[in-house]
Amino acid sequence: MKYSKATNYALHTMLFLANAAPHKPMGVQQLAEQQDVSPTYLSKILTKLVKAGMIESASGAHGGYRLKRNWESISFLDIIHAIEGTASLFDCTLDHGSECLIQQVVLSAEEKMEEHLRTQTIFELAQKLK
Amino acid sequence: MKYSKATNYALHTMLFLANAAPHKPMGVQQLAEQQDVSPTYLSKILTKLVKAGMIESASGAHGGYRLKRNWESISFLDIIHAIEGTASLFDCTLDHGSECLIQQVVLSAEEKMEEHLRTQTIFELAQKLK
DNA sequence: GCGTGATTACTCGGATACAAGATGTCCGAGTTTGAGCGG
DNA sequence: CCGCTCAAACTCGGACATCTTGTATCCGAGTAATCACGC
Repeated sequence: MKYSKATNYALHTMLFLANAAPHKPMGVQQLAEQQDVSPTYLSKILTKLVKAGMIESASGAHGGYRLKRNWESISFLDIIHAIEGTASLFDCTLDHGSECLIQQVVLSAEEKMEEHLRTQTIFELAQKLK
Repeated sequence: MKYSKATNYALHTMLFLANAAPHKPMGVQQLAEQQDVSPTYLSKILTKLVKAGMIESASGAHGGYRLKRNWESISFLDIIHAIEGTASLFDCTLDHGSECLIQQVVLSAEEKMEEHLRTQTIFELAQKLK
């Protein structure tokens, strides 16, 4: 079990955008270079963030991606969920009557992790880098 | 990102063994039937638990798997690590000088989850079922 | 009755097949900016 | 100097190609219990 590289790229891109000028869009090429990914692939990932309402894209010359207004409240969990989906880590495939105790244990552990990720924002991280 | 089915099978098998007579080995076929898996596949998974020292196998007629002496102290985390490996959830692939703040955040979240899984034992769960 | 060998019921491990998801590329289409050109 | 057109620089989205990993099966080999048989 591992987070995908896509999540890695998404988190780093958000941090880059947060450190850059907030209103000028930043081109995919520039973002891709910094992370050593192909621009088309990165664009595919960022599309998910657009659909989740965290960033917006500008077409045409001098286009690119920029943060949306409410970006300061975006948590790590929001970004991770946008890329990985919101399905839980564990599904008990076995049908022993009623509920599965094992599942309950694992899910409550997952909840602990999500709690922590919910409190961490890209905004705070960007402040530390300045 | 999801836990594999193998982890699912491993956890359930440990629970079955904990509820059964502790000294008589239980055959793979019986364990596999209860979970609707092929016996050979399950045996492959259980081999990992054997190598991790949690259970032991008995060859020959009336053979099978049984818990080892210290089984009462085995935590969920032990089992999960035996199957999934102990690698961390997140590796920052980017080499920005020194350490990656993003990685630190995700890893500390992971640590929260592991803390919880470390406190839960199969033994306690088996008690609840009796 | 008792040892000895064959049979049976298992696990073990490697090799292999299959499927799904993550990763990455290609290309055609749409969009905005800006430069060039003619009036 | 103004407005029009056209090219350039972008992003967008879908359709592929590739790679890795999880899932599962097959089969030959080894091992322990049990049964059968001959003495």
